[in-house]
Amino acid sequence: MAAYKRHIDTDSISELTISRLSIYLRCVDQLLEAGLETVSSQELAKRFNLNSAQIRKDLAYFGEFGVRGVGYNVRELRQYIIEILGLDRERRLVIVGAGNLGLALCHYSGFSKGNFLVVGVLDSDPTRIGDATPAGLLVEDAERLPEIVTQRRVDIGVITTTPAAAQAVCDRMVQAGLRTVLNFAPTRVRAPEHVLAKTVDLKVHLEELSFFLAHAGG
Amino acid sequence: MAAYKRHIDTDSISELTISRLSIYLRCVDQLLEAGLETVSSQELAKRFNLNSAQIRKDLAYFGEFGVRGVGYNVRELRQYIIEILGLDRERRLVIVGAGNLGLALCHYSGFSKGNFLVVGVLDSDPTRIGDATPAGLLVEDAERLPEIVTQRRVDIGVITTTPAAAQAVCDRMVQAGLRTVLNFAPTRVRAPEHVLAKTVDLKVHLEELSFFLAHAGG
DNA sequence: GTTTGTGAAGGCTTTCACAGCC
DNA sequence: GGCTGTGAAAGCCTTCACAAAC
Repeated sequence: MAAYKRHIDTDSISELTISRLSIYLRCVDQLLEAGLETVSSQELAKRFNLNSAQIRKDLAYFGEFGVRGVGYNVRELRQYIIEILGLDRERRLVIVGAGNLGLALCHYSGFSKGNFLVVGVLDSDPTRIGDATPAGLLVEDAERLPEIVTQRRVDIGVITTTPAAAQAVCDRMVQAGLRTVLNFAPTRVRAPEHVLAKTVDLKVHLEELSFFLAHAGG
Repeated sequence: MAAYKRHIDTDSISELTISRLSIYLRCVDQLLEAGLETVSSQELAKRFNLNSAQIRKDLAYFGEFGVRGVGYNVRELRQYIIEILGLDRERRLVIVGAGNLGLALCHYSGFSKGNFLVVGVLDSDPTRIGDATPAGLLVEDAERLPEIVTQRRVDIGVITTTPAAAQAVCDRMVQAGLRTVLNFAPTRVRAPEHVLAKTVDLKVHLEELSFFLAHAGG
């Protein structure tokens, strides 16, 4: 019988498991579109180039969602993953840094669909404040971060400033009460232990490909 | 004495090491700006929240760049990392998928500075072909991928299409002779063994933060 | 018969700790 | 004195393989 685990101890679960749950969600979405009702871990693995034992283990941290001899109900599994990841509630983002990347993300569907919602785009450059973003928001003064976080009930801060400004922006986000920060500036940012700050450096992936081109047989 | 290793066996070096080299490059850039001449692995670690033994080990795969009792020369170290990652040569990109993300990336500085150069933005949607991109390129017909790859000596293919189209685009990139592919569509793509195809799903990071918000004490 | 959930094994990565060198 | 480069140890993650369940 399918059942959630009583309690989820976040510390005992690897970040790798969490990021794979996101991947599984994409896979399950595709299976749903294809009209499948049930799927075994083995079939999921074969279709999407994954490991079946790992799928089972990742899911088992959170409950018993499968039926032995049968597999997983696709629609149910999707709902379980959504609840585990907390994607059943709205998550409100504020983007600080209205440069190329910031403006792009604010109307990138990944950031503004499926319960993620951009509720503010801020910048400290006076020449940018007041500009209309492609998504129909106006760029606001970064000084107003604290009030905006409170009034618009922001959950996640997104940093798309220069690397030089990133740490100060992160500090002010923490100060304003945000507990999660996603940093796209190419520099590490530090945050107190109760805050989760992740850095995503898009250039790292390009540089990995460059390494491959430079050294793998040609 | 600083010296490169004779031969780099790509298979024996972890992808994690390579991506950390990119991180080290960002750190070293900051140290250079700050005017430091020499840095020890310990100081690097302290400043940027890294592990000093790991830094030494990562670098040691590629040669002996440090001086015992002193540390690393910052300017030299930067140059070594650049050469290891193959960033001393121009890398030409073609972006397929002229939607929000594709257009954003083509004028995102991370993708168009420091020897990376976007030489084409393609789409299969006739209503988009001929549009001007923010970077001054025109959107071209995705059918022309093979000739563009050859004529403009493209090194890296970037996929910013819908997930449904991603695999077909990847296949055509491989067919056209590309050996490295960076996929931003939220779906796995498969490629032959001699091709390195990396998928970067930006939403995964948001969903990780959502998990943290849902389960870490609040 | 099939497939899940899971202990045990194997493999990989990080960290420690120190010899060797400056 | 200090720091690098590196074998050994510790820790973590993945994969195997099978009992339990359907």
